[in-house]
Amino acid sequence: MFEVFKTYIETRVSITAAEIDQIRAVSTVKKLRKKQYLLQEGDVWGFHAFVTRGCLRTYTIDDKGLEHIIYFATENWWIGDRASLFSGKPATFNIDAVEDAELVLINKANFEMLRAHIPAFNAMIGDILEKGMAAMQNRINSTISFTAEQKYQQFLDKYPDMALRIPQHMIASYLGITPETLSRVRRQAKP
Amino acid sequence: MFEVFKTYIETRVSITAAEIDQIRAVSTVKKLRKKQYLLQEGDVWGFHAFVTRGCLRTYTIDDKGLEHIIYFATENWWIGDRASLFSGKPATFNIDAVEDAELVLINKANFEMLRAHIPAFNAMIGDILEKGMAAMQNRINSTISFTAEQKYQQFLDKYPDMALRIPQHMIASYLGITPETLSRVRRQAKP
DNA sequence: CGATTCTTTGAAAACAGTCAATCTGTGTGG
DNA sequence: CCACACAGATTGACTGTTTTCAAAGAATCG
Repeated sequence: MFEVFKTYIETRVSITAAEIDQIRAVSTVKKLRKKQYLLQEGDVWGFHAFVTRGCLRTYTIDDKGLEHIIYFATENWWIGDRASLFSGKPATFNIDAVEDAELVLINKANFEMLRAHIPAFNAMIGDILEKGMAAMQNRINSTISFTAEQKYQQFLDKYPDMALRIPQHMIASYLGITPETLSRVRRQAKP
Repeated sequence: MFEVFKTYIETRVSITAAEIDQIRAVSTVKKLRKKQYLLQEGDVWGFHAFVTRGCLRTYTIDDKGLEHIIYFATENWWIGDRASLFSGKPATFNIDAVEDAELVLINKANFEMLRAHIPAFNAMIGDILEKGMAAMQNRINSTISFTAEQKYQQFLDKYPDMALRIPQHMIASYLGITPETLSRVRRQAKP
């Protein structure tokens, strides 16, 4: 639904109806079923994607076939392989749907056009990039500083909603621990 | 030295001498001695900083007093607490000099002014942000996916120069392992 | 030098991972 | 609607890695 995206923009910046229409004109809506890929390693990725419903994950697969989740995106989050988008090289990450999902896609050229022509849009994206970098800095800090238990606790604090809707083995993968370890951490933490 | 910064810009985008002068006019040069702070946790940070000489590190200190290094910056790297810069809130990170260093500082307001008035500068910064995000994605991936040995090997591959000039215990801190473990990893890897 | 600071080494303990089995809930097809 | 299959979660026993604590060697710097 484009309306979700519209609301997201309007709550962040002041923007005219004409500008919203400009954005709408270059937006594509896409639906994904659970487990369906948005992007596979090796694809070239040319879009900016905004999640309007459901949940997706960005992840890698290592030599042993194990998945490692870089991040999740639920409603009102952006998702995509920035490296691939930027460089035009094949993606090194996979993205698929954790739940049935709906997205708004804007291709790279149109996205740049919107940034150039709509100052409010540009400012909003700048904010998001900055916030995204800050979030990643914090993520790096917790992965190198915390024990399994601290990591899980922080995840619960930061994303209480996600903790309820995302399977545990995926949370474990996100935290960089095994599902068994997460299960034990949870049992310990309960009483 | 501003000249290093000038060269950096000129190799990345095409820019006029007048524009360079505009940038120079709002740039401040700062020297730091080894171990001197650029920023301490709790300070409010209002600058973008570019390293022209030496080496700095961004790090946190945990409850136990242990340091955890988020990243290093050597010549031709940018450094700063983006979260604090963006939000205006006190920094949650520390930055200090690993080696005697020289920096070019531009305050937030002037930096935004440069981005608004000099398209080439704006494009360059956009590129840097994108690349920075891609690098962070990869960093997250390796911290959650790799063993101590793989992390160290990747560090050597990516930053062979840094491996020579940065003390080992700081590399260990960056990798999220203890100095003892790094020492043992190195011994194993040698023969 | 003498004093830090950094690196290495050893032994024990804590922690997380692996493998395998069981339990639970969900959903699908008969 | 039931039964079965399947994905997910839990548990136990064991293994392996990493940390911790302590001490002893290098290296560096004033």
